[in-house]
Amino acid sequence: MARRVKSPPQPISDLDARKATILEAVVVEHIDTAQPVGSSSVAATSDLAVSPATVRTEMVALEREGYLAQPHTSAGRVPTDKGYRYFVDHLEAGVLGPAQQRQIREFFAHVRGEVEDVLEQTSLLLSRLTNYTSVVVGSGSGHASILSVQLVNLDARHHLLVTVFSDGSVTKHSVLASYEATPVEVREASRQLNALLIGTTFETKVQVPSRADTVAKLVREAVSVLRAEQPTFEGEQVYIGGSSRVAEVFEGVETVRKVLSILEQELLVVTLVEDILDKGVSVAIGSEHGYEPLSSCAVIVAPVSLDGENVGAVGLLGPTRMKYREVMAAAEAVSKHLTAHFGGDERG
Amino acid sequence: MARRVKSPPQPISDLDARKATILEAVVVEHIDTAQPVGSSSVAATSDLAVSPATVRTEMVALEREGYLAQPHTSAGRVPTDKGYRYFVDHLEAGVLGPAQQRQIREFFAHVRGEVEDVLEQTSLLLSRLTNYTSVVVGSGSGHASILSVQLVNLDARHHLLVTVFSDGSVTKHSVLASYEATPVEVREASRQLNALLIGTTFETKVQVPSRADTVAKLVREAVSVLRAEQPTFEGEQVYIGGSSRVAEVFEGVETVRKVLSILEQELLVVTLVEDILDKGVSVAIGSEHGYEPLSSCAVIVAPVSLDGENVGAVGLLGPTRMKYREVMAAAEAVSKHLTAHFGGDERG
DNA sequence: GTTAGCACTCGGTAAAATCGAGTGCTAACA
DNA sequence: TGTTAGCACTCGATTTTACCGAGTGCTAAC
Repeated sequence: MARRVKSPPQPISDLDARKATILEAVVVEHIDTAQPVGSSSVAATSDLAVSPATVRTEMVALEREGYLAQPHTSAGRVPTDKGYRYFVDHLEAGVLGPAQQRQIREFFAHVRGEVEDVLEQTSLLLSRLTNYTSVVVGSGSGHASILSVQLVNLDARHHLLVTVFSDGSVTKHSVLASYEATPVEVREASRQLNALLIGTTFETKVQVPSRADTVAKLVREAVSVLRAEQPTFEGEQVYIGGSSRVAEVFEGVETVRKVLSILEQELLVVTLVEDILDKGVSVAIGSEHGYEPLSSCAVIVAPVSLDGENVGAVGLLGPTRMKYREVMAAAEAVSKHLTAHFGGDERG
Repeated sequence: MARRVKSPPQPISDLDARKATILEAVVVEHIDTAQPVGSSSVAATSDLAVSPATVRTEMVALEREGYLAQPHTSAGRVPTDKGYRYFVDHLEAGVLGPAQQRQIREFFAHVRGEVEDVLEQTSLLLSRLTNYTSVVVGSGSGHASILSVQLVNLDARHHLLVTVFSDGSVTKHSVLASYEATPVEVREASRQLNALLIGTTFETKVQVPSRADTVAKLVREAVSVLRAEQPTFEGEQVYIGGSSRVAEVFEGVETVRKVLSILEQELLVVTLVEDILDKGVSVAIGSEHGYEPLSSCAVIVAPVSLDGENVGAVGLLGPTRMKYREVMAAAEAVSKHLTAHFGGDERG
C-alpha cells in the first residue's frame, strides 16, 4: 500500500515471524477489549501451535525491545506506541464493509454545493463512518491569483472589498476611510483596482497610484488592506466532525479536556495534519507527532489532491488503540472520492 | 435590572424573608462546593440568628414547595431548577472584577477586522473570562438587500456568483453551466444581474429574461441558484468558544458527551439561544429550555443589537450550579461593548 | 527449543466495619 | 406559637480485610 512511505525516526528492526504474530495478536485483542492481554489468550487466539509459556518467553523479549509494556507485574501486556507502529506498518490494506462503501458512494452521489459545504459534510460523514472525531482540512492552493476585485460602498465611508481568487475562494475586507467618497468615485476605484490586481498573486508587486484624489486614496487603502492579510492568509479551512466522540472514546476527563482544547485551536490542527502529511506518513501514533497533549491519540491522515497537487486532507483522531484497519480504509476511500469529486465534475 | 423580564411558566410564589435567605445560602454554598448543603452550615453562614433546627424546619418547607431536594435521606439539600430560578430572579446585579473589566475594555480597544472575526474573538474572550463555554450568535439582519452581484468565470463552464448584501455579508455560489460561455458573455450576464437584482431582497419578485441566448441562460441560472438558497439562508453564524470547558465543568462522561453533541449542531444552538431571547429571559435553567440533553445546564444569554434591532447574542453555557452573578455580569458587559462596537465605529 | 508445573504477585472485587454528616422528631423553653 | 436543645436514626462514603484469580517468571523435564 502507498500509505506507509517513510520509515519512522529509528527504523524498526524486523521481528521474526512468531514475535510478529504474537505482537499482532496482542494489538488486535487490546484494540478490541481495551484490556491487557495475557499469554494464554494469545496462545489460544493466534494460530501458532505453542503453549502460553512459550508465548510468555517471547513477550518478555518483545517487552525488552519496547513493543509491549506491562501495566503492573501480574497483568498482561499492552502495546506501546512502537508496538502499534509495527502493527500499522505491517498492516495489509483493510477493506471497507459494503454498508460503509454504500454510504460513501451515496454521500458523494448526492452531495452538492460549495467546496466549504462539501468539506464540512465530509467531516460529518467520516465521523459517522468511523465513530471517531474527524478533521477535514482544505489547504487552499497557496498561490492563487486574483480573478476579480470589487469595492462596494456600504455608506460614504464604509466600503467592502470583495476579492475572488482563481481557486474559487472569496474574501471580504472592510475598508474604512476617514474621508467621504461618492458612489461614482467608489466605482472608479473599483475599476482601477480590477485593472491593477487581476492576475496578480500575493507575491506580485503592485504599483499603486500616488495621486492625492479620493479615488487614488481609496485604491491605495484597498490594496494595503488586502496586502495586510497576506502573512496570515493561507486559505486554510478546518472542519471538525463529531467532536463529541472524544468524550466517548477516551477515558479520563483530563484526556478529554486536553484533546478538546487542542481541537479548538484550528491553526494547530492544520499544522498537525500537514506535518503528518509532510512526513509522508499517514498515521501518527502517540508521541510521534510531538504534541504532548495528544500523546494518547493516534491520527490517521489521507491527502486530497487536485491536479496532482495537495489541496487538503482528511484525518481521523482516536485513541492509540483505534481500529486502524477500518479507519485507514475509510480515510483512504473518502480521500479518493473527495479527490475525484473535486477533480471531476465540480469546482468551487 | 432589565434581564429578568417575564415570569417563568408558573409564577413563583414569593418566599418570606427567612426562607429566601436560607434558599440563597444553600444555592450560594452549593455553587461553591458542589456538595449538598446542611442545615448547620446554613445557620453558620447566613446572618440569620437561628439554630440549625429552625433552619431544618424551613428546609423541609422549601423542599415541599420544590425549591430544594435531598439526594438521599441523610444528606444536605441541593437546589432544584426552581430553586435556582428563584435565586436568579432575585439576584441583584453582579459587578465585574476590575481585572475582568480591564480585560474587556482592552479587548474591544484593540479588536479589529471583519464582523466574523470579531464575533469569533469575542467568544474566546467570554470563555476566558468566565471559564465556561461560550456561544456567540450573529443573526444576520434577515431582510438585507442586495448591493452588488457579480458573476466571475473560472473557466468556460464554471462561474462564481458573488453577492454582497447591505448588511455587509457576502455569499458565493458556484454556477455550473452545461454550455460554454465566453468571458464577454459572462461579463454581460453579470451586468444584467446587477441591473436586475440590486436593491432586491429575498422577498422581491424578479423578472428574468426569457430569451434563449447564452447570456439570458446564465442570468436565469444565476438567479435560480441564488433563490435556491433562500429557504435556509438566514445569515446566522455561530462561534463557540472554549468547548473544552465542557469537560472540566460537568462531571460524568455521558453528560459531557451529550452537551458536546448538542454544541456540534449549530442550527440547534442558534435556535436555543434565540428561543431564550424570544422569551425575554436571559437565563434558562435546567429543563426550562426544553432540550433534554441539556437538562443539567444553565444558559445565560444577552442580546446584541444594532440600531435597536437584535442582530445577535452572546451566551454562556455551564452547569446549573454556575456562577450566575459573575457570568451574567460578564455577558451583559460584553454584549454592551459589542453593541457599542458595531453601532459605533465599524460596520462589516 | 519447548513445555508442564509451580510459587508468587498484585490489582480488582466483595464483604464487613466504621464513621460522621445530616436528618426528623420530641419535649422543653421563652 | 415559634424556637431550640437533645437524641435516635439513616445512609452514603471511607476504610479494612479477605480473597480470588489472571497472569507472571522460573525451573526442571521433555
